[in-house]
Amino acid sequence: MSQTVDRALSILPLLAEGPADLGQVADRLGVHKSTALRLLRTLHEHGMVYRQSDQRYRLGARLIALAQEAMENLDIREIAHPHLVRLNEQCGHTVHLAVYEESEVLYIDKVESRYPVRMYSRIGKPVAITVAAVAKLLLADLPEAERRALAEKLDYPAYTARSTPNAPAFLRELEKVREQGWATDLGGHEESINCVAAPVRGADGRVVAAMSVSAPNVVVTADELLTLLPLVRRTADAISGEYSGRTPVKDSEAKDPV
Amino acid sequence: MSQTVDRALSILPLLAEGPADLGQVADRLGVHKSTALRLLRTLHEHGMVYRQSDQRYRLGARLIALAQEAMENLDIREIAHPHLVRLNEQCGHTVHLAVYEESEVLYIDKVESRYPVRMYSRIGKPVAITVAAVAKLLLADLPEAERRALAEKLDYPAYTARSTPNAPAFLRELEKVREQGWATDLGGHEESINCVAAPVRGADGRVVAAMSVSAPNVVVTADELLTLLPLVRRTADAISGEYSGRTPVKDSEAKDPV
DNA sequence: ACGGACGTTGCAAGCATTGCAACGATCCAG
DNA sequence: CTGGATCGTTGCAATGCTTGCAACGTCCGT
Repeated sequence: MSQTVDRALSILPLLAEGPADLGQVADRLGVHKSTALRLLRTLHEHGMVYRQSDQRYRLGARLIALAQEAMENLDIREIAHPHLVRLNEQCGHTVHLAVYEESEVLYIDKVESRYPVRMYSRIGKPVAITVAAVAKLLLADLPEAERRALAEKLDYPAYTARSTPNAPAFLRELEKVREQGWATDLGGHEESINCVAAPVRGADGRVVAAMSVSAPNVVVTADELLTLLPLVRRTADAISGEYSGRTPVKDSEAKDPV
Repeated sequence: MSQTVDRALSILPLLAEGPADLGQVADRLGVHKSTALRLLRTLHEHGMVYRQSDQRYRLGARLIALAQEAMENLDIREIAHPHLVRLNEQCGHTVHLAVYEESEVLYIDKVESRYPVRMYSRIGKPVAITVAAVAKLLLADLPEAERRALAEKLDYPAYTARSTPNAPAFLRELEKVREQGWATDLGGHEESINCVAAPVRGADGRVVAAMSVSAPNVVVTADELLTLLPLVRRTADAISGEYSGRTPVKDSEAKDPV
C-alpha cells in the first residue's frame, strides 16, 4: 500500500538470509543505490538493521528486542506458563506452547526436558507446519475454506518416512485431529522424536493455542508417551479455563498509563 | 531520513507496549487516521503487525520469526554454543552469551541450569546494562569516548543495594574490569544471584561477546562461584580461538535446511 | 599513479503520500 | 426501533517527499 515502506520492509527478510552490502540490497530491491541507502539509513536509525565493521548490513538488536516484547505481551503465554512448568515437573519432558497466525505456527513458550537428551527447538521459531502435533491442532480449527487453501499452498518436505506427504493426506489428518480433539507427531519431523498435543480453547471454543509434550524414543516409547495424553489434555483444559474466565476486555489498566 | 518509513517503524515500539486501535496509533504518530491506516496495512502485508479479532493491532509473527533468523545467523553464537553446553555440563549452572550493539546488550544464547532453581532471563532480552557482568565486559572494551558518553546517558536503576549507583562508579568498575579481563555481578541485579563472566575476543583482540555463569546463593555461595572463574575463562578463550581462526568470509552457502 | 568499485551527497522532476471529507458499519442510549 | 456517536474505510486533489541521476570522495588492487 505504501511503496516506500513496502521497499524498506522488504529489506529485512533479505538481510535475514545473511549480511549484505549496499549494492546487493539495491539490486535485489530493484532500486537505485542512493534509494537503498536512504532506506537502510532509516532502518538503522530505528535499530532494525546494524552496520557491521565491514560496512555490510545485518538485522539489528532492536528487532530482536521488539520480538521479545511482542511475545511477552501475549496473554496466553502468561497464563499458560505456570501450567507448562507444572506439567514439566510431572512428566519431565519438553513442553511447548504454540500459536497460529496468518499461515505460520510459532512456538511461543518452552520448558526444557529434565532428561539429558534434549530436542532442538527454539522459542519464536516457526514450526514444521505439516507434521508438528501442535500445528495440526491449530490448523484443524481453521474454517474449512481457509484450511483447504492453506493446505494447498504449503510445501510438504519429507523430513522422515512418516512425514505428511501431501495436501490430501494432510487434510485427512486434520479432519481426524479435529474430531478427536488431540494430535500426535510420531517421528514425522525427526525420526526418533514423538509428541502428544492438546488444544487450548477460548471462551467461544475456538482453538487459540496448542501445547505439546515431546520426547525422544530413547527416553520413552511412543506408547508410553501416549499414556501422558490425559495429563496433557487436563493441563490444556486448565489453561483454557483460566483463559476463558478472563474478562475479554482489558483496556484501562493492563500494561501502564503511557 | 525517509519520513514514511520513519513513521511506519515508529508504530512498532508503540505496539510493543500493547495492542492499540487505529485511532490510538494515529494520535501517537501525530498523523491523520487514514495515513495511519495505510501504514498499518503495509506493515500488515509484511506480517510485522497482526490484527486481532477485536480489530486492534499488535506485533506480528513475522517479526518474531525474523528476529529468530537474525540470531541464528550470528556466527559467534553458532561457534560458541557447543562450548556453552559443555560448560553447563561441567558446572551445572545457567550459562549466558551476550553481545553489545549500539547501546544495547542482549543475551543471544542461554543454557539452562540443571539445578531446580532457575533464574529468569530470556534470549533476545536486553540485559540490565549497568550491573550485568557480561555488560561490564562488553562496555569496558568500548573506545574511551564512547564508553564515557554511554555511561552518562544510562539510567542507573537501584535493583538492589549493590547495584551500580551512578556513572562515575560505573566507569570505575569498567576500568577495573578492563584491566583484570573478567567481571562479576554479585547480587547487583537480583539480591540472591551471582555471576562470573569472561570475554570472547576476535582476532584483533576486541571483545566481540561475553559469556557468564550465573547461580543463586541457595545453590552456591559467591565464593564457590568464583572458583569457577578459571573454567569460565578457559571456555571463553576456547571460543575466542575458534572464532579468530575462522575465515571471516562466509558468503556463498551459509544458511541451509535447519 | 591509475582505474575500478563502493559509499555518499545535492538537485530537480515526478509521483507517491497526505489530509480532508464523505460514506458505511456498529454500538449504545433514548 | 431510531437517532447519534464512534470507528474504520475510501476517492480525490494538492503538495511535499521520494527518486534517480550525476558528480565527488575514498579505498583498494593493479
